[in-house]
Amino acid sequence: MTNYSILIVDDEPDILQFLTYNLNKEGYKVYTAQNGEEGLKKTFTLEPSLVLMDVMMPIMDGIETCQLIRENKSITQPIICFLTSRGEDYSQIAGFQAGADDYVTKPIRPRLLISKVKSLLRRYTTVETKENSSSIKIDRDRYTIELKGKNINLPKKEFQLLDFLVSRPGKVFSRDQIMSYVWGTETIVGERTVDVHIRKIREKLGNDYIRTIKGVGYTYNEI
Amino acid sequence: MTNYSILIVDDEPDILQFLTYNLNKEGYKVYTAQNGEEGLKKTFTLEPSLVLMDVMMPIMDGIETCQLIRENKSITQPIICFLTSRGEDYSQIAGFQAGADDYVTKPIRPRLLISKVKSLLRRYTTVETKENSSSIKIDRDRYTIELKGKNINLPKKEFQLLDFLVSRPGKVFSRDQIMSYVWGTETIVGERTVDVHIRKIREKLGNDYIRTIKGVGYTYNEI
DNA sequence: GTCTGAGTTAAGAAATTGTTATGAGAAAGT
DNA sequence: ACTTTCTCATAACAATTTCTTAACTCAGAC
Repeated sequence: MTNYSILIVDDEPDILQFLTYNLNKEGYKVYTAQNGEEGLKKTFTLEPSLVLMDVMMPIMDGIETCQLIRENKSITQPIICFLTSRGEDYSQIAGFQAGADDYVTKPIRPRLLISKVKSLLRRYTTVETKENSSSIKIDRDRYTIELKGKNINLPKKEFQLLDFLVSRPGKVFSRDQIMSYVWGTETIVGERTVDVHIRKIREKLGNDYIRTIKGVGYTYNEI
Repeated sequence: MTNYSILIVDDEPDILQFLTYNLNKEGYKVYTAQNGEEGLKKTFTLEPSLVLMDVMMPIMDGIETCQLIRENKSITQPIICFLTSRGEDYSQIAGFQAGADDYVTKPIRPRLLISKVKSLLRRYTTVETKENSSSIKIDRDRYTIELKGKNINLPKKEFQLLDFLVSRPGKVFSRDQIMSYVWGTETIVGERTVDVHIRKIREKLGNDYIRTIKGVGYTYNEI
């Protein structure tokens, strides 16, 4: 299903096993480590998409491990999510400063964790293009788009629309489909509204990315 | 790895060697001085991030050295941590009055010292910017901010808010996230309150540092 | 030429954020 | 204990950005 890999770092074998089981069930490839040092090594060699890490650990704590991961510029930076005990206020502060992306508080509820993991992994969509190395990268966390290394800011509606098209490059979406995704089925907007937004997106990205299929709809172009 | 430098000031060569060895092993750049006078000179010329200093020393004791370091406004102030013998209660009080940040009691346990050093160095966040040399430095101990060499005083709420944003430059934080960090999840404040604080911070720092992402939140700008 | 669907533009509405003033309350100074 | 100063939250209003609509233009099909 997915080809995301997750590294879990915790000193309690029970938790490792529990999380491994639950995340495996969802189709993720799971690696484990029992302390910060081991976690650091495995992050560098396995380059997981996501690191779930306990804050309190022997040998090297989560905060430090996180800092060292962030300092290594030669790997693809994973998303880092801490496992903290409720009330560990300080760890949350230090955690963000160390470069963490999010937190889950123990005790861990499987359903909640999985939905958080999913949303964390969903944050970026990168569409690589075939020949040249121009790729588009969508960051749902910041509502920004990175195109050929440049960052482009899009207003919300334009962002959602582009995000929808990019979700299936090459697939043609009708205006109705676009409208029901971006505006929902409740609110109804005029016919030309979609066109205007398409125009504004083209204005910012260039004309080559969204192609019109007459009488059908629009598609994100695989250049 | 890290580029922190530490100056150790002690009149006992054994201790200097012992501490140098242990801190070197952790990747810190270590300098040494054998008395207060030498320590003061080296602090001014080397501008270390952290000064570990014995209280009892010939020629010039730690307290006096510390005061003189704190009086020199033209250097980047180091973190100062005293090494005291157990039971020297008086020197701790005097040390804090002189401007020390922390103390470690002898005999020194290496692991404990290292974790203390790490946590002391973690208190400061320096965000270096890319091209020009304008950097922001946040001192959580004194609630001050150093920007382009100028020191700026911020009230508590403004400080916490800026500190939060700076913790992940470029990351966009929603008003909800900001509120739960600065005000906690208990107290609820109006929607516009965050905006007003942002305005006040901009008033003091300039408009270029905090960027608004409409419909999403605010971010500390990597200039 | 006419028709149809899409592109374009501008203008006003709606949503969101910026700014200022005010008073309550906390902190600091005397 | 008193006054003064600073901080903070809020409301009201201004400014800005974003969204939607309508009217008009353009291109290709018939």
